[in-house]
Amino acid sequence: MKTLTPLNYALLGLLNRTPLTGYEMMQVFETTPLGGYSSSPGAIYPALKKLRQSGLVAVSGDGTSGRGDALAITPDGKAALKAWLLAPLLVKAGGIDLSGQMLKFTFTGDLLTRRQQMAFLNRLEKAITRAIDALAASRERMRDTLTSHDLLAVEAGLLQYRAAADWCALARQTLSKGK
Amino acid sequence: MKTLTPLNYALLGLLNRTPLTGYEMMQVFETTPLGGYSSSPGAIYPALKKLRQSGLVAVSGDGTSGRGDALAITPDGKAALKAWLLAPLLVKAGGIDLSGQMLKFTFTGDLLTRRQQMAFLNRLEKAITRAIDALAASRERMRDTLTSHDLLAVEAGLLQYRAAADWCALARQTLSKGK
DNA sequence: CCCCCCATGTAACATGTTACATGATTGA
DNA sequence: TCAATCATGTAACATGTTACATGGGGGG
Repeated sequence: MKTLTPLNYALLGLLNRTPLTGYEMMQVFETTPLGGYSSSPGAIYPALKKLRQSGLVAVSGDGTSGRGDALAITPDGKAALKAWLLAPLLVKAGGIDLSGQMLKFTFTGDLLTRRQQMAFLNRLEKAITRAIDALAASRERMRDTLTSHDLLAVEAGLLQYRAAADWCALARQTLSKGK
Repeated sequence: MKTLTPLNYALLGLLNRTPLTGYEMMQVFETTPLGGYSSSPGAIYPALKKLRQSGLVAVSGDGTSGRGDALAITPDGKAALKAWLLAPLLVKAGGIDLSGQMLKFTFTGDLLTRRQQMAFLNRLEKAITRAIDALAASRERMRDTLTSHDLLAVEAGLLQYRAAADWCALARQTLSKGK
């Protein structure tokens, strides 16, 4: 079982809610703001094939048809999805992939305990705080080599991160209220 | 001359400030938050080769060495960069690429008039406002099919956009003051 | 002299996009 | 029956990543 791509996990997360055909998943990507994944069949069908071959997903019907038949997540698939959700947040150069983290958060609601969801938010908020500090520090370090436009762009990054940090607090509050 | 990738434009934008060697550009991508582009030589050197062949970039020295020699943008390169900056903002499914727009904005400071920079910000802010409306509308349309986690993720998107819209106002203000 | 950094490049691989092909089903 | 939509897939292409190869030059 090779490493899965973000698209693979997005598909797994969808199937973890309810069985769907490949076509229906394409529709979801087309008509909802989900993650920002594309609806190209050239990406989705090969990905589904790989997931089937890895045993993370299986035809949900009696298997006689195979066409027009919805796919369902398997226990292995659920385990893989869960492992992904619990994996440590990796921050690459260029900052945190916020929309990717939002996609992950969406799926935590279906698979993790409330406590684990809270932990996810806490980890995310800490990472964001660190990113803010790093960005502000690098701004000060290079202040004299940066143009005013550069500084504004950095400011935009800071505002994005701060909005994300605020959201973390909001999400935590919403979760604890809805308990 | 084929269509240029975002990385190509990022390189052009850097060279529009000052001549640099490929290696130095790699360093910039490694050590600054610029755009979030990678520093892989396997991406940068082929891209520079293409830019050289298209005549958008040229060796800045006397041309005898070729190695360790900085590259400089040509008039054609400047024109291509300017055209890119002035091109209408295209919004694909999945929303606006905010960090891409920030990269663009950075380069407008070196190449466009103050009036054009303001127009850029205005267009961006309008696009963001439209994106906010679309996202809020889609949230209402699908409210009953969405989980509470889905709703929170949408909320995160809205907060991101609102932060970006705020930034547009801030940037406009900063530009007009620094006039 | 040897190692590390400068500087450029290439090869293999992964991933996704566009565009097309195929056939079944459904409604006018 | 004809068109549209459902449903799946493939082929060609673009793009970028990882990892490696190459060679010059400076400092210990």
